[in-house]
Amino acid sequence: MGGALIFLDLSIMTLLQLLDQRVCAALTAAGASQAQALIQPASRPEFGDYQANGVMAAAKQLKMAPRALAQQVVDTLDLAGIASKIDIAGPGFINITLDNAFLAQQLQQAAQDSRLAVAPVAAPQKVMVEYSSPNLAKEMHVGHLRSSIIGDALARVLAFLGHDVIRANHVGDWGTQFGMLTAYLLEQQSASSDLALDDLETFYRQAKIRFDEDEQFAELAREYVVKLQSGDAAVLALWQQFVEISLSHCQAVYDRLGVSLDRAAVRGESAYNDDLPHIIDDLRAKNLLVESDGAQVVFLEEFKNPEGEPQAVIIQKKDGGYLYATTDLAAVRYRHTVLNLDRVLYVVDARQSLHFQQIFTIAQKAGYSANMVLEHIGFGTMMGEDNRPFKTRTGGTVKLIDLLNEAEQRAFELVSSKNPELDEAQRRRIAQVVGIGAVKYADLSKHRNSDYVFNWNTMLSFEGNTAPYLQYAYARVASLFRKADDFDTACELVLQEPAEHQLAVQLLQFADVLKDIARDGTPHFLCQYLYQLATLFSRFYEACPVLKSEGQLRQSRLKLARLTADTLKTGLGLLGIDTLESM
RNA sequence: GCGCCCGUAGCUCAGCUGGAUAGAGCAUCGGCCUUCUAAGCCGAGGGUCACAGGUUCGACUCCUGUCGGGCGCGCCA
Repeated sequence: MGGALIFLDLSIMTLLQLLDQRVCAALTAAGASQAQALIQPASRPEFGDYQANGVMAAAKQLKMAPRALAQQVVDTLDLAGIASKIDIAGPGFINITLDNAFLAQQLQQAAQDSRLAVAPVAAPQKVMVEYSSPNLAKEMHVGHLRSSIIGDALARVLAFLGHDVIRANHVGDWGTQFGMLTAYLLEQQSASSDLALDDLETFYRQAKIRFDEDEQFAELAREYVVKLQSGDAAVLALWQQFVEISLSHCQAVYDRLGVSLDRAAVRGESAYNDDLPHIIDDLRAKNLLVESDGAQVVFLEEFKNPEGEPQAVIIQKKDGGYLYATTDLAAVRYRHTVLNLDRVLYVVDARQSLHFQQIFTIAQKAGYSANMVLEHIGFGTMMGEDNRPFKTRTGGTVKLIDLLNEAEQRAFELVSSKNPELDEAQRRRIAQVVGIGAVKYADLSKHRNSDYVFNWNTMLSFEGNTAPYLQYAYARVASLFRKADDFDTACELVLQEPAEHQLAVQLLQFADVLKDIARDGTPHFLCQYLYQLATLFSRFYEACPVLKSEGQLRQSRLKLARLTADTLKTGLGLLGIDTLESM
């Protein structure tokens, strides 16, 4: 019995893993060694906390009556000190109710652990998350929002789980438009209008106008493209200057948004320039590259073009120029051979799905990725309330910074109407956290695959599955600790009421949720989890007096509150969303 | 033409390698504030899971087909 505690330690395995291990052992003992336990949280409260669904399939394999096998499994199932009740139900479900003393013991550990008893992964991976990746020629717009937010949440979750995470901002800092922009920059500087780059959008538009209306300027622009590519020092300096300014615009947006990208994460397309000719040579040497209509292409049998023939992926244009397929291949090779990554997540619009399938296929054939796992984490389009892609009223693209300003302004008006007695600075601070949180949470709480409808009123509501609701829930819990000056963090936990039991189980499921997110790249699991946690806390809070209780019960309930607050704060933090101690 | 994604309550969305009576929120209706933040909680109504077949103990989930919507498919990224 002495070693039993070690195996009950959730800082080594998660709740699900623990139950899975035990049920699998019992299945093996019953003669079904190949069977899966198929443990999952109970689908209904009356079924307990967890259910094992694996018996039915196992019984079929063994040609046994499912309930008879279930009985055998239950007879040998060792959940001593873990479960208080094990039932067989329906055709052969095994329902498990966790023991309150066990739950209390596990929560005790979580309470003493800054990681909330989430065990670091046994085998940490070197994982790159490529996200945001704006084009530096223009200012960031709403099209960059989803990638930035989803990618950041995934990077945070993976890092929290103990992986070695490398954030990659694969910015568009190369291409023909930079010839035009640098030419225009020089023209502006010689005209000494040094404010020109304050507004990149306007700058780009005006450069384009010059390009279209003035053949001499257009000629200069084309000349600059060539000079850029040939490494002309003067033009490169101008280009560098432009890139710096554009990046500082991006950084301002990241800081406002709370996206954990910085200059260290930036490795733009230009970084792969020198390698592109080598990619061409290498693909040719490997007999993957052929010439077609003057261009260098890789034909892939795996994909068909509209004529039903193998799809051609152009690696080099007939004018000798390279495409983003070339750059992406160079990046794959770099990430494998130089960075030696285990896994790369590309958080990029779902419409680029075919592109990535092609890149991954070519990379595999060329030996650029080897065992490195490449995953396209696609996401749908952000829609306006008319169910069309999100645009301004006049049909233009919405600048990201303008969207964030509006979010904070709307949140400020909301907070001011609900809480007029607070001074303006406080209301501004709350509005900042709530406004930005609302925008991010609205995005993260939907499955990334689907297009989602952007709606100010829904996301800023304090009701339902929203950031404001969760932030408020956190503030409510936090308020308890301003009033309870006697909270003893070393106190014992006692779980009596059903609401306490439910809350305890939910708290202990945190690690399993994070694991699922890391596997599937789906931050909305965390949103669902946190919303459920907040709901269960509210029920607990209604049913179980905290400050009005006395002695050990009061201390125990404060501790549950503490754990809830810490989990909410940590969870929201992993989504890149801030909390406030009071609102 | 081919490929990818999608179709679940009036609306916005979940539904985890197939599992029990398909779940939330909003909206609607009805309760609960001399009691720890009512920015809350509890309850009710609301569904042929686009449609038709198939696989099996069991299908929203897997397979085939149909309809409807979005996106992509050689020199932009």
